Amino acid sequence: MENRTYHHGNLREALIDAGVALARTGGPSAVVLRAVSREAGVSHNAAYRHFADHQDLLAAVAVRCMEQLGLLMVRRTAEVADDDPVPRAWARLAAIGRAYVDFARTEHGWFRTAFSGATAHGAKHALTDPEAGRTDPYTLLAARLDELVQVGELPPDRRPGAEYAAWSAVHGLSALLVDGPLRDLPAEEAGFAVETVLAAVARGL
Amino acid sequence: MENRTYHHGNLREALIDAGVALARTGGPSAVVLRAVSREAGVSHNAAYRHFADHQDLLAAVAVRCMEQLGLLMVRRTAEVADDDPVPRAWARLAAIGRAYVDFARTEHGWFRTAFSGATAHGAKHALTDPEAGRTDPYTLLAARLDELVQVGELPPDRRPGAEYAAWSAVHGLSALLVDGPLRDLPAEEAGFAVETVLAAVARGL
DNA sequence: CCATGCATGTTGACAGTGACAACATGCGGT
DNA sequence: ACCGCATGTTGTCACTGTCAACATGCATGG
Repeated sequence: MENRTYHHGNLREALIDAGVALARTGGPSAVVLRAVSREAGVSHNAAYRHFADHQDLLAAVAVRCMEQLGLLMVRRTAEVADDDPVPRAWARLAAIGRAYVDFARTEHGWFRTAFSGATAHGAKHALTDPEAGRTDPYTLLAARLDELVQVGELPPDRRPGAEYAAWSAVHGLSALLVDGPLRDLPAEEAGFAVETVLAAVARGL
Repeated sequence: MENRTYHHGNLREALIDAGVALARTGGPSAVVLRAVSREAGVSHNAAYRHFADHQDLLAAVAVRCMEQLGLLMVRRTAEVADDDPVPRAWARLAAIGRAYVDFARTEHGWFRTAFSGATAHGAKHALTDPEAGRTDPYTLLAARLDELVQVGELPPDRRPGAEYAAWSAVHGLSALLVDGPLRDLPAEEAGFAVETVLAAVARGL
């Protein structure tokens, strides 16, 4: 199940992988059709047999970047060692929030690509596709909020729409820190901003 | 103080204006050097006498877009009719928040341009340049938060960092609604999301 | 077991882009 | 009146996305 002759075989995956690699350091604008093709050892226009468009390729790459984000969130969730259900629920919520902004700051090429708007209308929204929702950030967040309800920390009548509040705050902070006006905040101040936002989210739910 | 002979005169302003016009409908990627030059009735490369780079021009356009956002916030703040200081302070905070996301949704070309990351390191941060901070979104937000403190609704020890929380939530919601995964939320649900986020912010401060 | 079809990959071309270099022009100061 | 230098122009280059026409070889049916 490797690359067989590879001259035929699993291009498309190879192209996406190359795109992901380029996106990591250069962001969405580095995912260039010809560079991706060259990286995959194939000549330009080969990609057109697997993707309709540059946009289409970028969308596939963006999905992968989003998965990377989800994976970090999953990992950080698993690392929470707390046993008491209530503090555990809060700690796990904080963990995914921190994971989100950490991802944005350490892998900001991937982060910008994931939200470059390329994930347009064709991609699998976790709301419709329950299959690949295992690492979908939205689904992961929803699970944490549900846990808070189960544990009795979040009134059920406040549950609807809670993901909007939490997601917006964390995503907004990430965006502002990565390309936005908060870009060149000193590291210490940035850390303070993260903690402040997370605390405000917890209070605001 | 118009365009005089204009053959000489106030190009640069003309270029920025053209860029703003293009950005309005097409976003940052529509701010193309040659299109801008053509629009200004001048031939390509003329812009290089006034801007170092494409990036540099885009940054200038982005500043203008940010000003537009600020202007809407100012306008909406002034429209608040409440007289009692306390509800007034809250209403004005909500007003700038709603203005922010309304701007993102109705002028999403401008919004995306304003936060396209072009405002890089050269631009006037309101934190350093008190002059043009009259319409700077950050400054406007800070004023509302200060008002909340004065009115006794926000404990002074919670004031520091409060802008991070409020700004992040509102900006994140805007970003998610404009290009993000919440892009094609039905209008009704989007409205619900806005109200939910604003309420959470108010609680979370 | 061979021929053929069709998915897959290649070559070549074109318009549009940002950037540079060399050239033209005309206003302002001496 | 002159000339310098800021301002605008022409020409060109490498690079990008995209299309059309062509090549190739694996899987299928006879």
